[in-house]
Parts: sequence; structure tokens; C-alpha cells
Amino acid sequence: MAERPRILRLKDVAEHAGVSIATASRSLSGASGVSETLAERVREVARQLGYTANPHARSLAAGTSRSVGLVVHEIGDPYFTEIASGALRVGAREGLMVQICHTGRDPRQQLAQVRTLVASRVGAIVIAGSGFVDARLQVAVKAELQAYRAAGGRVAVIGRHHLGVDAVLPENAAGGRAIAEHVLAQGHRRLAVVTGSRALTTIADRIGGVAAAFGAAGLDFATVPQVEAEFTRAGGKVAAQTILAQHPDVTAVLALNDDMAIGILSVFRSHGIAVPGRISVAGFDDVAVAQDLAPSLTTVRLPMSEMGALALELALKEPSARPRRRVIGHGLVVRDSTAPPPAAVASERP
Amino acid sequence: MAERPRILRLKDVAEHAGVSIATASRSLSGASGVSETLAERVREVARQLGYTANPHARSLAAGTSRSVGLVVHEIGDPYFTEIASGALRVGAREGLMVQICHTGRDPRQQLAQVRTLVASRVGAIVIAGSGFVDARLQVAVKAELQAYRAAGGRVAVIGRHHLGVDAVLPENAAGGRAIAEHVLAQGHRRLAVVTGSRALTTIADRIGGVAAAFGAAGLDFATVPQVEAEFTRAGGKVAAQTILAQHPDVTAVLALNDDMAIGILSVFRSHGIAVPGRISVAGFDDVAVAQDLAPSLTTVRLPMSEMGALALELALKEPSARPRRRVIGHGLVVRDSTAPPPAAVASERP
DNA sequence: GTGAAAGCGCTAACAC
DNA sequence: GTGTTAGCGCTTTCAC
Repeated sequence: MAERPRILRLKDVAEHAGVSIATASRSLSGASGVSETLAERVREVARQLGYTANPHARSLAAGTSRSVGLVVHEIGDPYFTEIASGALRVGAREGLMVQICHTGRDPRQQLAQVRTLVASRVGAIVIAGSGFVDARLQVAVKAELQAYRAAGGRVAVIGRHHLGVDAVLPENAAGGRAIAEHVLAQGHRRLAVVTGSRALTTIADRIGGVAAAFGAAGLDFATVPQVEAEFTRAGGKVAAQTILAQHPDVTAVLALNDDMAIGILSVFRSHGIAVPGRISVAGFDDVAVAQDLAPSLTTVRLPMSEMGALALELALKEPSARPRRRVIGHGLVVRDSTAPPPAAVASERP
Repeated sequence: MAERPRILRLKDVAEHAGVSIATASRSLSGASGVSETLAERVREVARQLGYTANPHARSLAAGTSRSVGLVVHEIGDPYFTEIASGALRVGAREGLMVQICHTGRDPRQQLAQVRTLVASRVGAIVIAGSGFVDARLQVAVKAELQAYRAAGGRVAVIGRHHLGVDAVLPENAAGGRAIAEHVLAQGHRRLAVVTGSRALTTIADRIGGVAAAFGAAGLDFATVPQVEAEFTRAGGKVAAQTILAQHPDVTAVLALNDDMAIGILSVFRSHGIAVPGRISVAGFDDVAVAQDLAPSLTTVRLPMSEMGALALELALKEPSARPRRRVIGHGLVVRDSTAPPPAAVASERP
């Protein structure tokens, strides 16, 4: 009768190698206190057997795990996909498992995810999703993270949060200003800004940058229509329809992320609206496809992958007395989707 | 002196609620055997305290965890991103944590990831990455999964593997045939096929379908140039350069995934080559951006998100005596990137 | 340098 | 219904 196969335990390896389970443990975890020859023999046995340690038992016993948490708003969003790939790269390099959690931009979900991560004793937590403008939305998360850090956990965030931890700070405001100055310099005066929820610091900062450009140019930003929708391609499509219906005379649309810009381009194309002939469109982030669209997208470049990598590296470093800040420069990438507005006569209402 | 904050344990909750730790455990895990009033009181205490159970301890004790594993080749690849989003949706619905692992299309990595997942006693494993044509590359994985299943684990795969488990099977061959028939019907006779590694069943099947279309049309597929590169946008760009250099007279390019097609379109655009005016380009998968490109991409639609959801659902079901198979239909999506070839005179070599 | 044994925080028999 | 207790598989003192 065939033996019911079972998942190997450290004990099995120890027995096969003829050593105690303590020695086996030390050999496999690379701890000192075992002669190198013995350790290598044990490792060879483990390899032969195809043994992999149970990470749960391991982290229960050790009180810490070889994994880190990455909290994003939306995995399908290319912004987060690229951040995740950077973090994953660092994780792989350090032999860490990266547990990706998503919140759907819901503060309650964020708290739940952070709690799960804390409870599972991950070695570090990187919060990649934007912070919320209203600090009160994150008090619970902040408390949770403080306890976690007090217990030895490490935390880093990407973007402006009210969390008092190491942060990777993309130049959202400066980028917003740069893209707005670009279209303003091209002569556009009737713009629309397409945004996601203003409750997020990322979006608030980008809007602030756009407003600053208007102020610097002596223009009144208050007159610029702001269309808010989901911060996704689908949201961009909805916003484009709104603009067409309510602000048909705009000559440039500033979308606060590339995903929305892609949705806007799509709607404009299906309506036969020439970009940039009749309306210019700009994005933000410079996701990979931005350069492959037609027209290719003028946008603000943020090195997402490096941001993800840097955030995890910060989190893995020894904690410092005061929170570290790493400002990430932006780059204006002018492509084909923006151009000077059509001559005044061309923009008459029908 | 401030008490050093510590992470809460079940014992803390039990003490606060004035019950035994067993009762607390039962209350929180929703097990029967506790009066509803008491259970609710315990839950309320846990909520007040902000307690979250340590999943490691939980799965070590229970021998199974509330998490499942998803093995993909590449997270940055939109094909897998969409599959993951489907699986994540099901996971969230079932209260499961989805651990995403990536292999970079390396069979050794795949084995390592599966081992980690097995060792951590995930409740189910979904292998979303394509299988390998050479069954020997997966014997180790197969053995690992058999032991896992014998120990009660559940497995499902997406695509053709040699693993003998429940499978979600996209119609890769039929899709390849459909897209090839489409361009053939448009009158194209000088085609090129752009592929990723033929060691993958997904790619081999798609090529097989294309070959079948040629056979059915009485044409010789052996004369069609096949350009192999990385199965990514960057690979597509490389392939496009190759085609331009070595097969300048082709009138249609069949890329075996959309990501490559996007890279090809990008190179053609920068070379001023009209699509579909001079060369038609088709993709495969119908990723979200395919419709937003210009020209919008003719492709074969596969419902990736549903495939991911379905695969996890299969894995979560009670095991059946023989492997289940769920064939996923494809759809030909004709958009703007394909059209009849230019008149013969227009395709003369320079 | 190696082994024995005490937990890590929880679940699941098993008693009451 | 509720409490007691023996592990789950591992790491880590502590002896030897």
C-alpha cells in the first residue's frame, strides 16, 4: 500500500541527515554554530528531498517573516503595476516575498490591509497608494503603524501622507505646474482639468501645481472647469463626454493621470475630434504605453518603477531618528498630443 | 513610563472579554459552539482593541490558510494583470488573500514559487502562466503538485499544461486560426508572424492555429517568416526592426500577443510606415488599451479577467475524480489596424 | 559544535 | 456552551 505522501517537515530532513532538528534548522537558515561541512550535508539532503520550510512556522517562531507588504490602490492601474514591479525587483534581490494588497482607494480597506500585514508580521510595509488630504481618514492607520514600528516593523510610503514615516515624494505639484505651463505657453487659454478624487493628496498636489502655473501667468484658475471622475481610463471616458457636452470650446484638456488621458483620447477619436488639431490632451505619469499611443501622449514623467524600488529600500534600511524624505524629480515629456490651439476662427461654436 | 506597545494576541482579547481563549477563537473564526450573544461581545471587544489574528499562527494550527497562490509569468504584462484582477475579485469575495508570484517565464522559478506556496499551505494554487511544450520541464512541478493535492491542496491552471489538473483552456489555436483567416480573407499573402518563445504551449498553439488557416487556404505556412523575440512590447519593437530589415515586402504582421503588436505599431509609426495602409498589424488577447490605440488594434479577444476568476473558482471547488476542463471561447475583434493589402504596384521594393 | 526543550499564537479535539 | 490542553513546524535559548 502506497504511503500517503505528505508535506515534508524539518524533522524529515533532520532524520535523513542524521542530525537533530536544531542543527538542521541552523544549517538551513544559515545561522552560525554548525560546522560548514555538516551544514552543507544537511542542505544537500534538503535539496534532494525538495524540502521548503513552512514560512508560517518560521515566522511564528522567529517573530518576523521573510516577506514584506505592498499596499496599492489598484493593481490594474499601470501606475501601480510599475511601482510594484520596482518593489518586486528589490524584493527578489533581497530574497523577500512581496505581498501585494489593494485598497480600491477606500480608507477602510487600507486600514484592513495594513492590519492584516501587521498581524502577519511582515518585515516591512510600503504604502504605495496616495495619502488622503483629510488626515482624519488615516488616524487609525497611523496608530496601527505606530504600534507596528514600536514593535520593530519598518514602514515607507510613496506620496504625501500624514503618517510620519520615511517617504518617497514624487514632484506632483511641480509636475502639475510644468504641464500647465507647457500648454499655457502654447497659447491655450480655454482649458479643462480632468481629475480623480480630490480627497487624495496626489491629485490635490497636481491640481495645486496647475493652479500655480495659472497664477504665475496672471490667469484666474477659478474659471477653469474641473471635471472629476474615477481615476481610470473609464473615468477619462466619462469626463471626456462631460467636457464635450458642457465645455465644447476648450482647446486643451489636462488629465491628471495617463490612464484618464487614454480614455479621453479614445472618446475624442470616436467623435472625430482631432488631437491636437482641435483639442490638445496631456496626461501625467508617463506610463509605458504613453509613447505608443497615437498621437503619442504629452505627459509628466515619473519614474514609477524606481519609486517602488526606492520605497522598499528605504523601508528595509535601519530606521532613522526622523523620517527620511526622498524627493523624486519629474520630467516634462512633450509628444504629439499637444500643440498650439487652432486659430480663433476655428474654434467658433457651431 | 509608557508601556511598550505590543501586537495584540488572542489571549488579550479573551482576557478583556472575560472568556477563555478557545471561546474567543471560536467567536472570531465564526465557528459554531458559542452563543451568539457571547460571540458578538467578543467580536466587539476585538474590534475595540483593533485586534487582527496572526495568520501564521492560524494556518500553522489549522494546517491550512485563508490564502491562495497565483503564479504568473510577469506581473507587468497586461495579460496577467487582467487575469490577476479576476482572481483577486474572487479572492476578495471569498475572503481570501491572493499571493501573487511571478516566474519570469523560467521553469526553475516556477518550481521555486510552487514550492513556496505549497510550503506555506495555501488553500489553492492557480498557475496562470502558460505551460511548456516540453513536458519534462515540468516534471518536478508536477510531482510537487501531486504531493500537494494528495495532502488536500487544490490546483487549477490556465492554458495547456502537462499537469493533470483542472484547467481553464483559452482557444489559442482557434483564435490563431481566426486571426490568420481574417488577414488571408483580406487578400494578404506575404505575412510575417511575430512570436515569443515557442517553448510555451500558449504560443505553440497560436502558431498552430495560424498554420491551420494557411493549410485550409491551400497555402504553405513553411514559407511564412516567423520572428521570435521576447513576448513583450520591447520584443515587439525588436521584431519590427527585424521584419523591416529582412522581410520588407510583407503586407501583414501577425503578433501573437497585443503587447508585441503595440511595440510593432510604435516602430512602424516612427518609420512612417502606414498601418494598415502599407502593412496591417494584428494582435492577440485584446488587452484594455487595444481599442484605444490608433490605429485601434485588430485582435483576438480572450476574457482574461473571467479566466482568472474562473480558474480560482475551479480551484476552490471540491476536487473531482477527473480533471475538469473549461474551454474559453475567443472572439475575433476587427478594428482599424488591418485592411486589404495595398495594390500590387504599391508594394514594389525600392 | 550539537542536542533537548521551551515557546511563537492559534485551532481543534476533548472534557466538563 | 465553555474551558483545558495538545499540538501545528519552526527558531532559539540553554545545557552539554
